Amino acid sequence: MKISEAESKVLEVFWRAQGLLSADDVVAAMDNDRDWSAGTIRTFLTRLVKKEALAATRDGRRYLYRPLVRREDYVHEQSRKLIDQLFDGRITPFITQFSERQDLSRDDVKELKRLIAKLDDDR
Amino acid sequence: MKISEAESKVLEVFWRAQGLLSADDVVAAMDNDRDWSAGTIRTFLTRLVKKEALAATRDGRRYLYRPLVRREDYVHEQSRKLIDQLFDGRITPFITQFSERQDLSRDDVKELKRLIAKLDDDR
DNA sequence: CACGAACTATTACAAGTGTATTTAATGGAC
DNA sequence: GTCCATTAAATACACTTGTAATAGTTCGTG
Repeated sequence: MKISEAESKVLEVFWRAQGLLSADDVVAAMDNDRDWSAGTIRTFLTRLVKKEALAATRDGRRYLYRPLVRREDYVHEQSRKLIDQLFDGRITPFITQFSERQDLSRDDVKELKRLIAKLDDDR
Repeated sequence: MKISEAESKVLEVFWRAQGLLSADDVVAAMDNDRDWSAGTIRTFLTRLVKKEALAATRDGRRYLYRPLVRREDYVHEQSRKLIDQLFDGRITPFITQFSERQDLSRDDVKELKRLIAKLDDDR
């Protein structure tokens, strides 16, 4: 089931906060940045449950929610989709593009070098 | 203006085919893979014009369309968005994730190495 | 046990998307 | 000049998304 952008922001709260959260917890956690009303956030919770991205267990008069999708999986799926759709499934052109646009920081390059070196060792 | 996934498939036709295309050309070009009716494709063309992603110039009783957005720009925008939303703006974790999932081919690694080497020279 | 507060569930609604169909316009063939 | 075949424009419609508001339920308190 497809997860919308707003819904994924809600999921992020769960991924950050490891453990069960009540609707109020989520509202509290999102209070700072996002400007959604409590009602809106509850809507997203319900939709995420329907989409089986969250599980809800009753706790007295309220529910406690817990994520059913792992961030790694979600993130990987999104990444794969982008790479497949826009780069014909190849990673390097993705990077090349950033470098061509001078959109790689010095740090990015340093990190990449380190990563590649390590990759080499692993195989 | 946001371009939907289906619309971007139509844009791909233009990016591949360099030059002006009639609605029929687009329909013909999409005939093989996508299973959209000619009507549907025409709808996408109209919407893309409204979104100013395509320009339409009359040619007798029909229109010829030409892209107003460059593939590089679209692709970069999508990529940036993903990197910012899911990887806190950093490229390396994006790659790391693929490597951790054994989702990098031997070729990917080879290409990456070459790229990194070249990057080093450029700066 | 009745009431109010705290939650949940249901409903709303406009904009965008995917997928067309119907209607209107127009240019070429007779 | 009229009619047909093209082509474009307008309209349709259900589903999703963002953004709630309202109605219904349930627990704890007096």
